[in-house]
Amino acid sequence: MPELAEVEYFRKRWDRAVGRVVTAVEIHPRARCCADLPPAATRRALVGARLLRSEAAAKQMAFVFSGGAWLGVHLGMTGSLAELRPGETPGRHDHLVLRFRGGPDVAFRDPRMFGRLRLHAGPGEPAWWTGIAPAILSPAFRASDMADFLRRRARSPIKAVLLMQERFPGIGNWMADEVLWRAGFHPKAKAGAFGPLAVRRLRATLREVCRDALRVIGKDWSDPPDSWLFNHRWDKGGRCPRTRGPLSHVTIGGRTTCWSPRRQVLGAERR
DNA sequence: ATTCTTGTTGCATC
DNA sequence: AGATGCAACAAGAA
Repeated sequence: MPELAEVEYFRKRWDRAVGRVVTAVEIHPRARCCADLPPAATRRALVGARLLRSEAAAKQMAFVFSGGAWLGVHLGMTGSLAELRPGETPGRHDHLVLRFRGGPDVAFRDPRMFGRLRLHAGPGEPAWWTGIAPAILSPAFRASDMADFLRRRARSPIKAVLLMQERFPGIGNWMADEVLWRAGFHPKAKAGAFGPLAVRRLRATLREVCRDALRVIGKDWSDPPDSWLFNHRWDKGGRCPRTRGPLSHVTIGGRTTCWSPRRQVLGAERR
């Protein structure tokens, strides 16, 4: 599930613990997602430490503790962060539980275990955090860098390229489709075919979708309005909210892609 | 029963 | 060498 805005939503679910001190750390040691979370070292770093702040970037989160410990969270496909009710027993998919003095108890939950937790206990900031590409909503996300990237991936369909985290941090399957639909580009358009005008349009639409998603989904998971493709993409017989025409589905780069043939025409990218 | 999945990685192939 | 495509990971939902 989690893309940029969902990650921001889940980050806030643990925020009630900011300022509190960890009293216990429970790790499910055989879960794949905990492979980079050595139980003894994690306890040493976190128990007795205070949660100072949290950040979200791309599809990742960092929880920063006093004493210099960082807990990195990647939600994968089905991961989530939850707060346990007082006295609630963790479920079978709660692979990490943090208990704080005076509450709350919070859990990392992930049935499919595609997510990943990691610990940084040294000085400074971990490379897995500082190495994340510039956020799409930051000024450092420049059109020229984007154009270079598209040129280097010239023969790939634009849909597959938008999913590459090294340049489009936080974009996932539904956001990529939403961007291409709003901008009017065919998902199979070759990345190398994008002209200067199209690159600018793509960049502006990327930023618009990130802003909208953070405002609506990142806030409290409010239902997106029906004017978005989002609400129609999985409906059987769903129709394009702008053209009222039918929506099509096709697999690109191994991912289900939803698009509106009346709106997204090959060739529009050449400008 | 079968097929699907909003993510990422590693490997084979071009 | 770098780009591209695909299976694998695992569990639950439709």
